Formats: sequence, structure tokens, C-alpha cells
Amino acid sequence: MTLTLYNTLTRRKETFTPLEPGKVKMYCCGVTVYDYCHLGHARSYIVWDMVRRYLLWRGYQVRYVQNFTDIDDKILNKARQEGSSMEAVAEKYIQTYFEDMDRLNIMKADEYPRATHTLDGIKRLIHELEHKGFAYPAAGDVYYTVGNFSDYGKLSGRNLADMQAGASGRVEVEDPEAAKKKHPFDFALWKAAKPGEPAWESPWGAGRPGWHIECSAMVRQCLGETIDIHVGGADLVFPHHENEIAQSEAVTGKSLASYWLHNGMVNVDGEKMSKSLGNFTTIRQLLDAPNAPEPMAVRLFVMQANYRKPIDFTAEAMAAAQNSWNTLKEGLLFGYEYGKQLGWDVGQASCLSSSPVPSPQEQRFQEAMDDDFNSPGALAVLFEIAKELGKEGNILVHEGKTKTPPTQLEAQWKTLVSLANVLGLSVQPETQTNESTDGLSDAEIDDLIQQRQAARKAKNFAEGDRIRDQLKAAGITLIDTPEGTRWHRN
RNA sequence: GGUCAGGUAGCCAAGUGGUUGAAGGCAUCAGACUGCAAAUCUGAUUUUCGUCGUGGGUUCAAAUCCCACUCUGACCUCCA
Repeated sequence: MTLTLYNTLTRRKETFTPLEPGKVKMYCCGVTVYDYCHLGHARSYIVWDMVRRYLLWRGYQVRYVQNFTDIDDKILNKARQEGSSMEAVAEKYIQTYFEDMDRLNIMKADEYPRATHTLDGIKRLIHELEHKGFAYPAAGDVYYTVGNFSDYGKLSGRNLADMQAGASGRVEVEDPEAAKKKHPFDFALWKAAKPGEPAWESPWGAGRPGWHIECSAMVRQCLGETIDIHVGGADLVFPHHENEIAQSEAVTGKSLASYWLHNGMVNVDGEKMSKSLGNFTTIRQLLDAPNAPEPMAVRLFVMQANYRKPIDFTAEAMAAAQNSWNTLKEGLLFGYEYGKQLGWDVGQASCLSSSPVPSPQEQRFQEAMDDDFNSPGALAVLFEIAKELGKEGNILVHEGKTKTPPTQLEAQWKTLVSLANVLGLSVQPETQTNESTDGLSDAEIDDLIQQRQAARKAKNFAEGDRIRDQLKAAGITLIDTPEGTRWHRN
């Protein structure tokens, strides 16, 4: 089986062939750190985390690099608002980025380059561009000469003439840079320092780098002149990624990346979630709200759709994803709950590895994921196993034993856990049982259940139901079975 | 206006010519179970004509290929 992926550059699915067998160099455009991440960011990084994990599972050695843009007007504005500095604002939101991503179980990148740490590489690149005739200085700024790069527009499928025609019909915004540019689509590589703003010395005078140049410099510095996979949000295709190509390829004469992958946007009421529209929900707002979905439900929400298609964020959809996760979670917890009873050595989930011979489920999983990361198809396999284990678990609870051989259940469970892990979906069995929520201890709950049982035995159902309601209000759900009452925290 | 991506059953979402009489999830309803519930299980909402945005066409055969139309979103400005 071969892995195929949809390449924005060619607008079709292609077989994946790394530059170097068995190794993948992957670069992801990260965030500009001036605010908390919202669900659009969450989707993007969940998707690329999934891709990375899948490549690892497929046996590739993956080097994954993701940047932080820590020089930017929006960061400066924020700093002014808060009476703070650009560094302080950037540092704060880099930390909150990590906090949010940790909760979503997103693996750490191998390297996190920052614009402020890449100035030498940026200046060198601009210098080379200037030397090769792709850049020109203008009153302290330096601009890229779009017209000199013949491939300009190859990624986004546009040409300069069309864009100018289109732009003419749009409202012209007062742009102080416009007067300095030779061509309206030329873009800034270096911006002259403004009074009171952070600036770095350069051959063109004090100033700071433009946005696009940092990624070109970082890719080159961290991964080399050509990488395998370059990823980011679909809104970055133009102009950001187009400009990256223009910058890097003009200098190296080699293609920047073999494959360009882009994730679809998160929509709210049919419109893209974005800062400017004000229709965004931050990751922490969502996860910290009352009745918040679990982080894994958010992952599931994202992965239940194809990564390239837009998804509509609604409270209903999120609630549905939480319910879906509950189903999956039950299957994932099966081994922790019943493994001992079935006589198998559970060991540590992290040590689980799939058996050398792929099971039919693993094959179907791989088939789906090999097809441009068809995570909805892959999840169908997980749900089938989880449902089956859930059923078996129910039988075990009610009858104390099952007809299915324990070794078979063990294999099923291990398959489920390992495949779920490929999608970054995992459960923490310890915290499932030892949560000390809302003051009620396990003993107190057991005691209340005893009281309820006594009341029911005495046909005092009003009292029995009262206790049930009381526990429900405290977030405890009771499950009555012929053998007794089980309970769990919601 | 230009470029690109899509419109699948109550909702989300796979499926890109016959084994799909549409995977999987969610939801709702009914039955079993229960003192009543919850959880769970079974079935239905999706089985013969007419289901896959609409209308044509190709084919022995189409959700799946072709043409036209229509609707939606993204990008063309910072944006994951």
C-alpha cells in the first residue's frame, strides 16, 4: 500500500515519495503570538499532529519544525495596549500556546524557531535575493520583485495579470508602502524602523523583517533547501506560501517543498472563524466552560471531517463529538477495567505495540489513512472495535464472564489503543477513577448508594430516587445492574 | 470580477463506475430490561419503484464519468 496525499501545488493526490527514503522533513507555519489560540488554530495543529503521528506509525523518521512569529504589528499593538513590550507579549502567548496544545495532546515539534532568533538567516536571504536581482531597497524598506520570478502564482494557481484585474474592482486601501513598490504585488522583505519600535541593524538600515521571509529563512536553517512536506492553513496559500516559494526558490534554484498540504477552515454559521469577524472561541474558553467538552472530543470533532474541508463549529456539533468520544473512550478503557478480570497483563498503555502481522482492522485503518489522511474512514474502524469491546464489557458486568476468548479481546483492545494513539486519542485510566470532584469522596458515594439500595429494598422509592438525583446533581451517574450498582463521574 | 474547493439520508460524514439495496458517528422514536429511570441490547427513521444540489448525456450498469445550471465557502488585505 502506498501513501497518497493531496498536493496543493499540483491540485491532485500524489504518491508520497520522500527525498530521502524513510525520512520526512516537515515544516508547519505556526502562530503569530499576540493572543490566545482559537479553534481554527486548534484544528490546524490537531490535523498536522495527526499527519505527523501517522507518518511515524508508517515507519518514517519525521523531523517536524514549527515556527513562532514573534515580530509583528499585531504583537506591537498588543504591547502598546498593555503597556508591555513585544518580547513580553510574545513570551506570554508562546507559553499559552504550549499549554493549550498540551491539553489537546499535540506532540512537541522538534524545533520551534522564532523570527527574533533567525535574523542572521533572514538578512542573509535578503542579501542573496538582492544580489540575484529579486529585491530592491526603497527608502529603508526592501521589496521582493514579484515580476522577476517566473513561477510566481504556481502554488495558488493565479497570475499577476488576473490578480491585477481582480484588484481593480476592489476598494483601494490607503497603503503607505504602495508608493515605494515598483509593482503592487511586490512585498516587503525588510521594513524600515519606525520610532519607538523594536529594530535590528542591517545593511539596509535599522528595521525588522517582513512576515514571509522568516519562514523561508527558518526552513532553510532548520531543514535545508528542499523539504518533503510544507503545511499550514488554507488561508496561507496566498500570499504567504506563494511568497515563501518565490523567496526560497529564487535563491536556491531548487523547489522549496515537494508537497504542500493545507487544512480547511473552521467556520461559524457558515463563515470562517477569525479575529477580524470576532466570531472566534479560544481553546481555553471552550475547554474551561461549564459542561466543556473533553480535549479528546475536540480532537475527534476535528478528525471526523476530512482535513481539507471546512467544518462548521456549533455547540451541537461539539456535544455530538463529546458523545462520540464517550463511546470510543469506553472501548479504550476496556483493558484497564476488565483486563485484570480477564487474566491478562495490562502493563503500560504506552508500551503497547501493534502485533507484527497487521490485523484486518489495522489494514483498513491504514488503507483509509493512506488515502490522503482519510481520518473519518479510519475512525470508523476504531468505532467498530470500541463498540464491540463496549458490548463485551457490558456482558462482563452483567454475567461476570464472556464467551469471547480473553486473548482475542486483548488483541482487539491493543489494536484499538494503538490505532487511537496514531490519531492522538488517548485516555488516562488513573485520572478516570481518582478524580476528587465536587467534594464527594468514593467512600461517601458508596455510602449513599448503600442507603439508596436499602430504601429501594424497603420499597421507599421516593427516598431512593432522591439519593439518585442528589448524586446526579453532584455529577455522579449510577448504573444499576442485576449484580448491584456501579457508578461513574461524568 | 478572477482562482480554487465543495453540495450525500433528521444532523455530521465516508464512499469516485457493478460485492454501496450509501461505512462510521450523533440524534430521535419503539420494544426488551427496570419499581420508574439511567446504562445496555434489538429494531426503526435509510430495503424492491424515485434517495446522493438541479437538468440533460455516456454506459449493460453512475452518488461515482461528461456537459450545462444552481447554491455555499475559501483566497485575491493580516489570518491556522
